Amino acid sequence: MTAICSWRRLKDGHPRKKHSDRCEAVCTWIALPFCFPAPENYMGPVKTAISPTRAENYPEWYQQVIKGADLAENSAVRGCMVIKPWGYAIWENMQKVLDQMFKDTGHQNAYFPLFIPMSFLEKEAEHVEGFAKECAVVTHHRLEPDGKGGLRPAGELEEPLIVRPTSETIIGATYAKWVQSYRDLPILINQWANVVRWEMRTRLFLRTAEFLWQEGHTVHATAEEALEETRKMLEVYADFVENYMAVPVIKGEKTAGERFPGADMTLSIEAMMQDRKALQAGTSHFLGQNFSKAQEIKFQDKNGDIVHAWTTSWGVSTRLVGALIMTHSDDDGLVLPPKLAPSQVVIIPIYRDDTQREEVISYCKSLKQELASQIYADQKVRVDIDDRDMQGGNKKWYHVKRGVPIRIEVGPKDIAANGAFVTRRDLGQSKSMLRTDLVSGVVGMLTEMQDNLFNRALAMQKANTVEIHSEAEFRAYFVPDDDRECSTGGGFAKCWFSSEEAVQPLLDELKVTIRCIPLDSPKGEGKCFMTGQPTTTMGIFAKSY
RNA sequence: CGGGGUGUAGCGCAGUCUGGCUAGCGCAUCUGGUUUGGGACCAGAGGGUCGUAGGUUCGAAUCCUAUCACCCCGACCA
Repeated sequence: MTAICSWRRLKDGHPRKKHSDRCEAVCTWIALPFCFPAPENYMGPVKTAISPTRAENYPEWYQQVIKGADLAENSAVRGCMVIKPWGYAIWENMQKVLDQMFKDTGHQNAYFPLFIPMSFLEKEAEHVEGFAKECAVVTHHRLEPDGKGGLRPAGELEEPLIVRPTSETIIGATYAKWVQSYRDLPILINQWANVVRWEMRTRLFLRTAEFLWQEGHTVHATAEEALEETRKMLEVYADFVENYMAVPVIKGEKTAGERFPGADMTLSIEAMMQDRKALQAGTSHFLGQNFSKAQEIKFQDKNGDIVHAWTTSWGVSTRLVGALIMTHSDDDGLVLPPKLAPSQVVIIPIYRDDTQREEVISYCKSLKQELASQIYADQKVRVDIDDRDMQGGNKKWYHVKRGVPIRIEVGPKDIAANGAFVTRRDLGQSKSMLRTDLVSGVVGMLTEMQDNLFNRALAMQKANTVEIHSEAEFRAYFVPDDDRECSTGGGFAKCWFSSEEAVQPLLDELKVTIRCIPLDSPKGEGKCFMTGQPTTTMGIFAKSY
C-alpha cells in the first residue's frame, strides 16, 4: 500500500524550501498498514484536496476536512465552536430523523431550564463526583461599571447556578411533582438542548465545551419496564447510526468503571473510525432508583403502597457529526451518506457566453425538476444548481470537499447528446449518462452509495477486529505503527477478562479502554488474557476518542 | 495545575539568535486583459499601530520585565 504524498505540488521556487525536505520524509512513509490504499492505477504523487492526507496525519486531516467542507470553526470563546450552515444542516437532518424515531416510540418533546441550582446536583453522590469538575457555575446576576471603563460582576446569587452538564437532576426534581400515582406512569419525554462541560481539551464536534444534543428522560413503575426502555432506545440509536449515518456499530454494556455516574447500567454503541480508534456514538442508561430516591420520585402503586419509580436517560450529540466525518471522508474531503446530505445532487452548469448560458441553465432547471420529483428515502431528492460566477475547477472541488453525493456537470456537449456528466462522490469516477437514465437511475445511485459507505466501513471494522488471548499479544497489537505523535495502533480487540481491576494497569499503560461488553458476545467461558482465570466476560478493547 | 511552544495582512508563514533602508513571501481578495469540459495565465492594486503594557536605546517585530490569549504533551474527560 502506498501513501499518497500531497507535498510535491508545491511550486518550484517556493520560498519555503524545507517543504521539499519534508516531502521526501513524507514519501518514505509508504508501508503504513493503513486502511486506505492508494488507487490501483497509482501513478505517483497526486494532488489531494485535503492536506495532509489521512495516512500522513489523521488528526490534522480531520481538522482540514471540517475546514474544507465549511462545517464549523473555533469561536472567540475557548472550547466552543461555531457550527456553520453546511454543518448545521447535517445536524438538522439528523434531528429530523431521530425526532420522528422518538415520537414513533411514544416519546414527546419538552424543554427544561439551562440552569440547575447547585443543591440539586449534590443530591446524587456519584453523579456529583462524575460532573463536578467540569461544571460551569453562575455566581452573579448583574454587571456594573468597574470605574476603569470595564465591567465587573455584581449581585451575587444566594445559591450558585450550574449550567447543565446534563439534566437528570432538574428533570428529576420536576418529575417528582408530576408523579403521584401509577396512573401517571410512564413519563416518556425527550428534550433537544445544549449542555456545557468544561473540558480541558476540545476538538471540533468530538469534544467541545458547549454542545448540542438530545436527552431522553423517562420514568417507569417497574425495573423491567425501565430496562426495556433502556434497551429499546439503544436499538433506536443503532438503527439510526447504521441505517442513516451508514456507520456500523457494536452494541454493548459499559463496565462499572466506564458507567454514567449514577447509573446502574449503561449501554452504548461504539463505532470504529478510520484510524481504528473507537468513538462512543450514543448511550442509554438504566438509572435504577438512584435518582428517584435522591429526588423523591415516588408514587402509590396498585396495592396502595408508596414506592420509588425507576428512571432512564439516553442521549446522542453533535459528536455524531464527528463520527460521520471520520468514518466516511477521504483525502479529498467530506463524504456524506445520501440520506443525511443537505444536498444530495448538485448540478454544475458549464458555458462560455450568455447565449450558451441561457440554453444550459434552462436545461439544468428542467433536469433539476425531474430529478427532484424522484423519491428517495420517502422524500424528494434534494437537488441544487450551482450557478455562481466561479471557475469550473474550483466549483467542482468545492462540492467534492463538501461531500455532495452526486455531482452533475452539464455543458453544451451534454445537451447535444441529451445527457450529463455524472460523478458519485464515493467512487470518484465520472461518466456520461443519458438524461433519461440519469433521472430514472438517480435513486438507485443514492441507494447504492448509502450501502457502499456502510459496507466499506463495516469491512474496515471487521478487518481491524481481532481476538486476543494473552498479555503479550495484547501489547503487540496496540503498539503504534510508527513513532509519529498522531500514530495509533491496533483496532478493536476482543478479549476474555476476569475483572476491570485485573486489566486496568495494563490499559492505563497502553492508553486502551474497555469499550463495552457486546450484547451479542459469545455465551460460555474463556480464559482471562491477563490472569488466565476462567471467566464468562468478553469485552471489546480499543483506544478511543 | 506541571512541562514545552506560538502570537507579524483574511489564511499560512519568513524575518527575532546578531536591534538599523519604506516589515516581506505564498494563497486569498479587487481591477484590467487573455483564457475556458476543469483546481488558469499575465499585469496592476488594496490590506499591518508585528498579542497587550511598560522599560533599555539615537533607533525595537528583534533585547529586558510583566501580562493576556491560543496550541501541543501530561493530568482530566458517559
